[in-house]
Amino acid sequence: MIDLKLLQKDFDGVSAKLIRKGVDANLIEELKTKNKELKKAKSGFEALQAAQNSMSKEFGVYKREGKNISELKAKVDANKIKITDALEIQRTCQEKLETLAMSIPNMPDDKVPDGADEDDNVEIKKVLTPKEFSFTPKEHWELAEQNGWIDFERGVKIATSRFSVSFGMGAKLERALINFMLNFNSKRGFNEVSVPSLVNRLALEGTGQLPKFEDDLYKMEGQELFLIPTAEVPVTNLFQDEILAEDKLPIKLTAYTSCFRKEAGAAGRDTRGMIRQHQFHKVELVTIAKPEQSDAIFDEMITCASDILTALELPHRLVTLCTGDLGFSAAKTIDIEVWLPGQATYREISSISNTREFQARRAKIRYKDGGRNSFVHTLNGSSLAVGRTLVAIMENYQNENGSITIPRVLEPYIN
RNA sequence: GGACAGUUGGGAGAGUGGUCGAAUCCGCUACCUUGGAAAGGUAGUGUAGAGCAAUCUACCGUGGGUUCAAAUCCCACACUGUCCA
Repeated sequence: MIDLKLLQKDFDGVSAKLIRKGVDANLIEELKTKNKELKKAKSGFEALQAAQNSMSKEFGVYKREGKNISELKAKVDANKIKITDALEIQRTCQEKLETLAMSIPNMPDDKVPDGADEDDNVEIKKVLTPKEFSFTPKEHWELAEQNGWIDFERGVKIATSRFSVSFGMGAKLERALINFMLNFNSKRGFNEVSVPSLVNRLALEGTGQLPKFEDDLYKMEGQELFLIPTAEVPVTNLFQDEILAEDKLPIKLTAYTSCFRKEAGAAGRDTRGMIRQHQFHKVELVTIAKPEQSDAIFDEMITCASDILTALELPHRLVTLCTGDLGFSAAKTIDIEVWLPGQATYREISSISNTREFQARRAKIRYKDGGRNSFVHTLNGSSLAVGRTLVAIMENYQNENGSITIPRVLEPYIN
């Protein structure tokens, strides 16, 4: 959530940033007005409540001393009617403000480039050069089927479209990748956690998926539980409503989970292959940090994900997302895109974001900053999406006859 | 699914409808004491919001209700534990 105090103090600064992200200026104005209204309503209510409290105390004294209470009772009753009204007004204000505030995205960092969509993202650097093939490289679905690694039809049969099944070496490689990545991250100081795949509404509000993006979530019938779209949700919310000791920070975690997305807005995109599935595996990095640590850790997380690709000898590039492509909670995001020879293009395989205080404010994650309580910074990033890594391995390691060489670093994990 | 018990501050744990934001113990912080430490002593020690401040408001699992007044009484729900199916 954005800082309403800051909005009040520096309205022009905050709204300029939000407008860069595409927020309607009227909404920001409304947010400011609503916030003022709430404060007014609150102070009105509190004054009445204070009067009520002191009269109630007096009431006790009167009774003890056996005084006549009828006059006081009349006063108290009259005040009570006012309180009921004032409370109602306050509640309405609060509800309206909350609904509005929870649906306003984070402010982008100043350095984030302006832009409308992914076409305006800015490449930072390329790592490893794509190799030249002496033949026309195939796309991964062809290779997957030819080698019997992935069965797309049977996934559809037992579930629905955008589900697939891995067999044999395909399944082994998935497992190898998960192990490899978790070990890799552990060596970089990220502590491994295993978390539930179902979370409640509060958790999803904490990280920003709700209330705005409910359409893309799978919800349990008859229960307020949702399948996680990313491990970021359960892992970050582990610390929800906590005040962490300063010396515990940064908390660096890595988790492997399945992720579930309805892909509501992606009809028709990537319908073939396993680039865009309703269920996919992902190894995630999450860090809870002090504000002054977060920029260095952000770089550390990017390096970690990039180094995994380098270890797998997969060419990739780093891209800064522009304001228009930035997610709801992120202040800045770096995407890592892996080279797919079959498509002759770079495709997203990791997304690393610093949300700064945005999620911490929603999820109430704070730390003792000297004597004060301050909000932490939360960061998250994939390292990596397992299915897409497998795709990249298939396409980059393919031989002319359609067979696929196993990356050397994964060999110990296969047998 | 049923029966019973419970949910209070960092932890343990008390709490007769008004003097309870809440005893006490432990922990933690500061100071005193000491050559230094331990022990001992003294003081402080929840969160959020409003205000320059004094201070005020809210919070005892969650949401409602009764009452002038609720941690305390009533109702519903959630969670934890034990027992039974």
